[in-house]
Amino acid sequence: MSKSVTVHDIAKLANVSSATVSRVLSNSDYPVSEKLRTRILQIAEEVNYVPNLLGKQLKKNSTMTIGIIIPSIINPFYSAVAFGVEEVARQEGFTVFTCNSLQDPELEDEYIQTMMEKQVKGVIISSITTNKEKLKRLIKMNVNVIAIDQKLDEEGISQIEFDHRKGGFLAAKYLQGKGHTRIGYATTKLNRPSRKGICLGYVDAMNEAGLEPFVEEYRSDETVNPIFEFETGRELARRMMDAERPPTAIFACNDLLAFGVIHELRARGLQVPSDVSVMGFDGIDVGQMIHPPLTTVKQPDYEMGKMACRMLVDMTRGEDKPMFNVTLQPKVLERQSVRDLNG
Amino acid sequence: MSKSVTVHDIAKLANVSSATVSRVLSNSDYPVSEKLRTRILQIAEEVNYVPNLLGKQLKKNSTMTIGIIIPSIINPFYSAVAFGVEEVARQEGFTVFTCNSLQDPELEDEYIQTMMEKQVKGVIISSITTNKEKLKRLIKMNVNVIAIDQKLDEEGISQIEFDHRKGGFLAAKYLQGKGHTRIGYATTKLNRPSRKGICLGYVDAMNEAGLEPFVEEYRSDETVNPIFEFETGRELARRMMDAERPPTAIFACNDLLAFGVIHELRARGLQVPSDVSVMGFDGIDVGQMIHPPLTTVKQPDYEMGKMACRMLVDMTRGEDKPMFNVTLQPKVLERQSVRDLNG
DNA sequence: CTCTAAATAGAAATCGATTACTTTTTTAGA
DNA sequence: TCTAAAAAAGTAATCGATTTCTATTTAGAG
Repeated sequence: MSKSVTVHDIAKLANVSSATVSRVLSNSDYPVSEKLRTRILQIAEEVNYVPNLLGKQLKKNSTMTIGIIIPSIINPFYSAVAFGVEEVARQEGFTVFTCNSLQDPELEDEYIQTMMEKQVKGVIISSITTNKEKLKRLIKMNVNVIAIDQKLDEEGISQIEFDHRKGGFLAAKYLQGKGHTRIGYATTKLNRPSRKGICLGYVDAMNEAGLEPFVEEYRSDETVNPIFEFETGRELARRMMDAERPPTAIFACNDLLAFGVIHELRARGLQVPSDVSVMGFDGIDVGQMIHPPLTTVKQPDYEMGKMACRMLVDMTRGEDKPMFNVTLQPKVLERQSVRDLNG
Repeated sequence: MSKSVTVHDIAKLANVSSATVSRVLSNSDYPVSEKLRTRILQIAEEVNYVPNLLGKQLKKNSTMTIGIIIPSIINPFYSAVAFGVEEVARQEGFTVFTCNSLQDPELEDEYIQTMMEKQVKGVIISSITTNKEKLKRLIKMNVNVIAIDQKLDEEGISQIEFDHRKGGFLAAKYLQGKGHTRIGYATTKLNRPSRKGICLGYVDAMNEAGLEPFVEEYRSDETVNPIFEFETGRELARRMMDAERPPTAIFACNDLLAFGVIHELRARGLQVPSDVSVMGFDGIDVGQMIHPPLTTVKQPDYEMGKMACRMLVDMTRGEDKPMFNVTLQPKVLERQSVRDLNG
């Protein structure tokens, strides 16, 4: 409706050139007399001037916008990451495009394309694509890329890794330390590096202790729905408890799955942890709200988001673009879903 | 680094004018000979042309971008809303700026300002500001605004309301129907219309049944942290159970709070629902993953997000901008946290 | 074989803000 | 008082894509 006010309109009103108006309103260090400055500022205020960033960004070739591409924002883990990203972005004057890739490689590529076209300064991505053509293009276009959660071995991409393998190892060791020998690992499809990592760590620990690994994998492809994870946990618990030698402890590849495991155990009249112990992975907030509070391996989601964004901002500023490669360490959050079988 | 390719570059390579290139690459219906078309398309492909949307958007004065302003994405309720918004946006070719206002009026205003400057086509907002000056400007700037969750009585703003009052009413009625007479209402600070609404509905139902309302309010101002809600629930449960006549059922103003209530009850050796019944509000996914599965009032979060975005897109398209005003209805999700005291 | 209309292509203006460049004014030092 | 330099203001080009306007070509009608 009300056609928006431009620097030219203000220039006309103030009887000055648009250059001068721009200099004042964009806080340029080009000198403008105090007299004109106040006049322009006052007029801008009066006419409710709102700068059109498209013009500015086009000219300056810089947008103060970043993108985050994650599987799904309803997954508590990723929403914590996104929250961390957004927090730092806000402090630094950036705005964030949030993209849910739904674990669909095509969608992921589409979003990368959109981010390029919208001229974002950087992208934080938890990628599941194996074909990295689009990503390479992104880097060629001089967009800073930071891979989180999922490792992405690619020239020019900084990484914030998480040591999944050590996490899996620590969890299994923790359970062993509590006297468990028959420890099952319940996992969704082992098709992503992160998941394989956890599993590998678990197997390491079992082998090291001379125990037999017991991995139950849910083979159908995942969706993006938390309830699906929950149901998967139930199904896997069912299978494990129906096995010849059911485990005394079940380690789940993520907390939501662990919720499902606990649910199923209870449905069978088994108490957690007195009858069967359960351990999760991720350390989402709700883990401490359920009963029993879930013992789990903490993956610093929120901090990861903050760090990723911080790195991105730094890269944006620096003339030379250093590559980072951070590996975050897992930590066992000891709560009450694991029974100590010792003495 | 590699300076990006423009229509002009392609024009030079193809020995045509940039006008022709633009016509081809933007799928204009202006006729271009098949010969040139294929040549241009081929060259664009070869040089990895990526259109700079800033230029396009500046010229066309239209961005295909919308913003969503919510208190916090880590709140499962809002992340479901955001997910719904993003889903429809994606289908319609829009990209979404996600903004966490942290319930801070100043931050909210800042984000509104940024959205204006970035020339978004629409904003979906769960506003907590009482001062609506910035919002009014937004509307004047011809940006479509849809208020969700929190009512926002303002000229020119479409609303997706939720009948909180009826929700509160239904919950209390449900508990009454199960034979409860001493029903407590645990709530965070009653400073927002939505919360007042639920409380009012609860009081209505209690009065209607000739029962005495028992509202316990947590007065300190809320943060944005789910754990805070949980702790608040614990504290309120503590107070209620320490009262002279403790309730047989506690109705909580949201699910996270209900989790805290359940936790505290259990800590006191009370069983839910056999000793005390608990009911939540919102219907977030994890409610069905805890034990006992939480009986609650469903507020259609995801659907609300989808609907909001759908409305926004429609408004963007339509020449005349109709105002909508939808009120979504609550529904009791009957699960297992409420005991039937009848017979 | 004309003549009008449609098809096709290009030149240049445009969107809004910034900035390189030019011009004018002021200031300071000699 | 004069001059060089700094300050202040303006003109016009620029960012990349689109589009209006103009020019040319082609096609079809008579």
